[in-house]
Amino acid sequence: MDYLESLNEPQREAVVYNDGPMMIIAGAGSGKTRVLTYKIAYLMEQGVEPFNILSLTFTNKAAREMRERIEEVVGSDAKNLWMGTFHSIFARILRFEADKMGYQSNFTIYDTEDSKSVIKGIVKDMNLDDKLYKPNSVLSRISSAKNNLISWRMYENNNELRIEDEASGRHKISEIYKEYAIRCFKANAMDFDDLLFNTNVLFHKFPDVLNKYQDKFRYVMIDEFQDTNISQYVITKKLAARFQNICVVGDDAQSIYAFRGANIQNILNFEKDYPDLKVVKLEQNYRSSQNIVEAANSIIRFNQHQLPKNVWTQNDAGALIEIFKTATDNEEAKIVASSIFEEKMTHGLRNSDIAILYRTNSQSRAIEEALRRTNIKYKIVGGLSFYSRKEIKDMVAYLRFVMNPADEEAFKRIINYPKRGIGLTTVNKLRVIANENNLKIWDVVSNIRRFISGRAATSIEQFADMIKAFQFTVEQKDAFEAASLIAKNSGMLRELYDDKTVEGKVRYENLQELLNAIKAFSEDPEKEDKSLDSFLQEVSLITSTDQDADEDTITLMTIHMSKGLEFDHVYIVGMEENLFPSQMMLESRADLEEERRLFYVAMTRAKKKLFLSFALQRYRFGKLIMCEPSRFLGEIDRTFINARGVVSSSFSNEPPRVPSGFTKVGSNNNQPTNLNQRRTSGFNKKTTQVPDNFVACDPNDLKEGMRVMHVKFGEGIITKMEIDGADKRAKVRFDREGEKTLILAFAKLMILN
DNA sequence: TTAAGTATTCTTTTT
DNA sequence: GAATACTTAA
Repeated sequence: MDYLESLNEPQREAVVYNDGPMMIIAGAGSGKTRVLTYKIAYLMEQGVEPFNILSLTFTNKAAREMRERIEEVVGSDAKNLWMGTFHSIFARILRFEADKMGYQSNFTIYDTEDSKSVIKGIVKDMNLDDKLYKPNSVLSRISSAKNNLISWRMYENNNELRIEDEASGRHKISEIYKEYAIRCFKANAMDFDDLLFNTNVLFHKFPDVLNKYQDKFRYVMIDEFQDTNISQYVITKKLAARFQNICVVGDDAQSIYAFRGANIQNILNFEKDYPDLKVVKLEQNYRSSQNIVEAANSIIRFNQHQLPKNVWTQNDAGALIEIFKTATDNEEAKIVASSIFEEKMTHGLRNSDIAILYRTNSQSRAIEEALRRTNIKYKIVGGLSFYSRKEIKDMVAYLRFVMNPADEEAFKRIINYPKRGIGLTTVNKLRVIANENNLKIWDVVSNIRRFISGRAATSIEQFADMIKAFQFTVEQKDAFEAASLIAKNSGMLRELYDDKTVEGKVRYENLQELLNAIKAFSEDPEKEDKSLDSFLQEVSLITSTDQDADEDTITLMTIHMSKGLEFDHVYIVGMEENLFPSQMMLESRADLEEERRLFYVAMTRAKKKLFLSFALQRYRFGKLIMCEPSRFLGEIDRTFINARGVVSSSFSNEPPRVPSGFTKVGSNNNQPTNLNQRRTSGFNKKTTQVPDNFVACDPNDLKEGMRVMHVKFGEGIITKMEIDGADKRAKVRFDREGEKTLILAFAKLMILN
């Protein structure tokens, strides 16, 4: 237990106190993850069984990393911990108890796109104005109802909500909510919010079930507590009711998810719920320089509501914050890129020490281009994830539908993809028949001859037979074989194969990659359940944060995604009014305070040096608009800002002195020589790691034992050549990625020796 | 039923 | 400026 020695006093206190409710207020960079890790390890060393500990996080990645770190201390027993995101843990419990709720245990999890599509359908069927009832706003209304544990029945009878909806002219929301709930239930599907909402219903309606889990979870830990919503809070409070061993960790200054229902009151009021609460504050920051810590403190003081705390550090003063004022968004990107180049030269930084943070995803485009021109490798975290690509969602829809034919959203995706002559008219006809006979669409489709005849009926019958065959396959074969067969026989593989455009090939490769992922999943010795079903469950809760392609690259991401991470150098771009703080957040004080916390999070990601930049003009919706510097810039205590940067007492709107917009006075303007020297060939934006001299070879030249390079997977050795029908394949053992089977018609391989 | 062309909305953040 | 929705022609 020598790790206790490595902790400071409050940290140690937080680790060893395990007797009753506890709240750890953990300032930015105060070693929160370490404390949580050791706390769990400590519990286990005290003899607590891992399956009696429930630890909830916000991302799968955080959970995985923490489990690994605990494993380093206590060994493989850590595998038995209940550790994961709220959504994944309670999805697991709901599957187990599904029948009690009237669901089947293989229920589908609808993602936001599915949900919106359901709502769109309802608005249409109810003949409502789709300008007024936009899927986004309706869904967020329903979502916040669920997060506040308001069922559709309660919504119907709630005066306050009715008045609100009438005030905005949307008095039908309550009806839509009801219909939405009914349709999801019929489809044997839950959306993200349902996973939490239904857990609450489960615990409420079945005290014996609650009892069981209360007995099981003797210790309950919640990370990022400031981001929990009411629904999550009530679940954990119920679970911890018996043993009262609830430990929450959070920082009110970093609460940035109110927009999706997070309730900062949870943390502010925790003490009221647990009068004998033990509170520990971690205030020493180990991450950032003094200047950064103090500058961040100076802005967060503008917020009214917060728990009193004093974040301090023993670290050196460090460099001052630099501010760049630039003419346009493109100039901003260029200057950031050349600053990075310069900093790398002078400080010998690796790319991975650097991050560029922005408020909105759309800001990444200009920056990407500048980085590409400067030959700086980068990766974008977040944005469109692998699993949200169209081809992947299509394939997943096939799998979903085979496993759960009630899943209407999946049905809509695949019924006419690839094209099989079953258009909208026909599908609508099917829905009418289903409604009239009170059947599910699949009941109609699978017995189509009973309802209609003619050309459409033939296509539908073929489709139904195909799905039935798939269902049979899934029962007979393992997940990978079944999925491969579905990919092939559905016609999807062929469809993508026939698309000879560059994007088409990428899509084909992505599909192959999905199949590989299924294969890896079904061969993973650590997975207890290797069925296709369980793969799908996992996939639906994967987010873009969860992938890791490690290479030495700069990281680009939104500030939201950056929470919990740290980098030596951080650039925060787009420090402009109406962008950051966002236009939509200026309406209320609470919203503005959340934006300020967001800025606080962004600043405290930096360990050594912080750069802020703003542009005077920027493209938005393809139109050039004028911008003013963000009010947040003016809130930073001047003593921490480099006076060489933007000097004047106000961040005025006057045009920059240098036409290029580069106003970082004092640094010699020797631009890096290779800047703008050449454009990297414009194709294939995302694969920045491909060497310039990459040339795909003729597949016929490949032989066993050759060393080759693949665009995505890197270097490897061909272990086997195979011929499968018309397809030539090569098995390649990659140094980094393990063995993969590649179809040579598409895999781009380069022979290395 | 589908493809191609035109109009429109959108961008705040995500489990 | 992109993604989507809607219109029109074949």
